[in-house]
Amino acid sequence: MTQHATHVDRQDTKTPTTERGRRTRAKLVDAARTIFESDGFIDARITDIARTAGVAYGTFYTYFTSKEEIFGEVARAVQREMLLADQAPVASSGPEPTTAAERIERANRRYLESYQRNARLMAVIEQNALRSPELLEIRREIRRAFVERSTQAIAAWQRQGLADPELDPRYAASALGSMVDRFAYVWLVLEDDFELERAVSTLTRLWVHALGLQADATLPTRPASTPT
Amino acid sequence: MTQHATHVDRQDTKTPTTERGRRTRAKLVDAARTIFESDGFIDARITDIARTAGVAYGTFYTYFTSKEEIFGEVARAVQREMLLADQAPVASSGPEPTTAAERIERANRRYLESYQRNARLMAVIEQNALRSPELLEIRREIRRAFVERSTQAIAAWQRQGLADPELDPRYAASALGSMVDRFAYVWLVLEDDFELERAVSTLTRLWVHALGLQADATLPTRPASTPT
Amino acid sequence: MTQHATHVDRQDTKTPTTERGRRTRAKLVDAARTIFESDGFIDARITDIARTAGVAYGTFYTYFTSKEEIFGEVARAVQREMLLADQAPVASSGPEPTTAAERIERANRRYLESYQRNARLMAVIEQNALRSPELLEIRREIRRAFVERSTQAIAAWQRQGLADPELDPRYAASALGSMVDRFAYVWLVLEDDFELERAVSTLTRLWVHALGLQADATLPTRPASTPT
Amino acid sequence: MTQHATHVDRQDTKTPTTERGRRTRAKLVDAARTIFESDGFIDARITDIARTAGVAYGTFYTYFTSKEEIFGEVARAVQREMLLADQAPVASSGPEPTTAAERIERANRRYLESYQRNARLMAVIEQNALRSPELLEIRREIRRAFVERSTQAIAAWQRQGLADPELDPRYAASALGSMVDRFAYVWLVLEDDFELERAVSTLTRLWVHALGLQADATLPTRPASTPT
DNA sequence: CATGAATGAGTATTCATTCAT
DNA sequence: GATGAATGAATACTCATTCAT
Repeated sequence: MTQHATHVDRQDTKTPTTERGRRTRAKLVDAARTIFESDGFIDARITDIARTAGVAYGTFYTYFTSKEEIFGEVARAVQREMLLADQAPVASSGPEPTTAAERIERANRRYLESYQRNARLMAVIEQNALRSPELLEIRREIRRAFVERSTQAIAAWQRQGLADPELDPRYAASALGSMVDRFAYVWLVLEDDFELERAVSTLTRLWVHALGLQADATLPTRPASTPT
Repeated sequence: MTQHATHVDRQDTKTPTTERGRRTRAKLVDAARTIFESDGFIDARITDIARTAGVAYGTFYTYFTSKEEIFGEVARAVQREMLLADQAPVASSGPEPTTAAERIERANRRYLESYQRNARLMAVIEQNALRSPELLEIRREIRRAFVERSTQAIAAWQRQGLADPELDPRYAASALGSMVDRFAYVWLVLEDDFELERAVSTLTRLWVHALGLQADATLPTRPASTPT
Repeated sequence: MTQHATHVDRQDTKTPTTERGRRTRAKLVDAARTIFESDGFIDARITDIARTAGVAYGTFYTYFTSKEEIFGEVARAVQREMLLADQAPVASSGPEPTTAAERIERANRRYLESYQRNARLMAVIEQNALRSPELLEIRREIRRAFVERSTQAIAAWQRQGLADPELDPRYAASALGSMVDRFAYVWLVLEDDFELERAVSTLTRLWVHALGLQADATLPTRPASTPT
Repeated sequence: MTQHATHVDRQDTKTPTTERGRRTRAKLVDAARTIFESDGFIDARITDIARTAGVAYGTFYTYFTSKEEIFGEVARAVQREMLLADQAPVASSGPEPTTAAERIERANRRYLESYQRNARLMAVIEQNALRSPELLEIRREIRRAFVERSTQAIAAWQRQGLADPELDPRYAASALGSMVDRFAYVWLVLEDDFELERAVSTLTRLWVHALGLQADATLPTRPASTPT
């Protein structure tokens, strides 16, 4: 009988119906990426995102419920790029790798390279991962994808008698992935003084030896990737 | 071994003259630690710190210039604890280690154990490291202390022919330290499902093999520590 | 008995031309009633009305100029129902009343019963009466219709020597109508603890005595109604 | 371990400790009354309240949690005045009443008079009673006080054989109180055309007859008051 | 007629920091 | 030293209304 609470279900992100809407939404996501990259999450203002996207203030709320929401979308996009960078058979890293070591090296190089491109955003994502359950979940998803790949690779090498059978693949994958990810962070975000080539070779050497891989072992299945 | 003491000389910090003042100040730092731990940096309010410390609002500014300043102090305290935990010849970890592997294991175990105690604060420090040059500097100091020790240990092992001479000691120390630190973060902050004993043994195995150490090599000098 | 029809001629209301238009418009009014009932005026959103009606957002403005306008329409509809409930010779209240007391009782009962059905909306109308001159006018119309009828009845009873001749019929009609209306509000909106039968009998007794009516006096003309 | 929700107990109204604080708070309540009276609840802006009180914007929040809270305080104050107006043995209404009728008349007159002084605020309170559980509760308290007094008076008259014993005192008190309150609202807020003296005499006559009181009955105990 | 995207004005609230007592 | 009142800048979000398609 009384009114009190405003119980109306305020709907979430409205998915655009028209082509025009789709374009506007995309412009907003692009703009948000730019703004988050330069200002971080807290200092990023919706006004700036809207202005950068070239739309009116209110238009932002036509597509997003909150700053958190669009941030989540940007975070997911960045991760997807990082993940794809590793898989893509781009010409960037020379000839197709054949040995496990070569595959590991390529993965490490690619991870560091894409981290270089996205360092600022990666830092911002990290800083804000605990801001909300949704963001934390996105953060976890990201890790999961990377770690999963490495875990599979390590397990396969173990079955083939190439890698130390004593290691728990998931623990090892998580640890070694953390090593590369954290190294990148320290290097590119905290700006410690390192250099790409030496970083790649050191990390690769550590990976290979840590797993007990024969340096020249041929790798028949999936390559190891570089988890977060 | 020289630890470049970059303690920025905070002239603004008001040092208490009387004994009473010293106590008040200490109460504030304690309270701040509690508050930062449960609320993070941004959500922590001076009111809460003052109330928890049992002093009036304005009293906070008798001893500190800003929220950042007291946060820096808390961060440094945590760092000191982490560092001491590693060095202390506490009875906690059984007999004095003799081999490199044993020393590495003890360092890893101690790092994970103290991370368990301070996980939330470690996360908060990480998240806010980029907030100001001073905080970034504190963050770097923390790493530096840990990495420096490992670098020395690795270099020594190399000189003794125990460790892979191809590795750049600083790169390797940074990478392996990152591995342990990040593993702890993923485990204790992102709450991934791991278990202490298996974590210690896996991390130790990875360290030892990565460095190419003979598992039974006796370690004459300083033990390896676990960098951030 | 002349009911000064003060229906402000809303030229802005767009009257539908086609049959389909008429249906769409009706759906909107229905939906608006539902929404205003549950959310009140301020919290009601055009989106919700449109969605509930099953039409597109913009369609609302094909038929209505503003939220106030459609609210006025709903208010008028509720008024009409309240008024009709009182007049209708529905079978609901037993045999046709013959004495003044019986007529008063029936009117009171019917008023309370229809108030039960529309309590929430009546409250919303009341709360927003001062929002605009148009709404205030609608609110006044509602009263006027009820008070006018009672005034006529009281005057008639006075001419017939049945009611206290000292009373100003309009003042008395307004006051006694207010009594019933307000009682209903307190009961059904503020949710005070009352019970229908006792309410009807108490209100009727008060009415009858207040007017100085002989309880058994036969009533030749129109029944008293229950003003707002 | 995670932070997510900001669970801190943000305290409610801070009661001023110092004399200065007490003065500032009082200034704010006064100002709020002025502003609510002229602008209603929704259109009242904190800026205006602060400016009228002659303090800085933020000072408002030193003493109040929200606009609702200070509104509740103003509402309570107004009611207290209405309640006191009836009790006070002010010289305003001539000699001390002796009969029940005289007491009822005085109560009615005083209620209408104080309603005249506070009509606008009474309307604003009414309009916003359902805005929050707290305000609703305040609204209910107000009624309760008024109705309680009348209920007691009616019951006493019944025990003394002066009033119709068939009436349920609480129902009758609520109804007759509603009559006066609502009449005042229609007259002073909806601006129907009435006049004070005739209103007082009509309402009194209706009250007296409705209760079946002998017009000249002496009233030994407490006078009837005019509920909301 | 119907649709749904675009617009942008308007404001409550927070809290670190300063200062008068 | 301690206290607690005063300050005010800074911004996310809502939603009625307009309009292009």
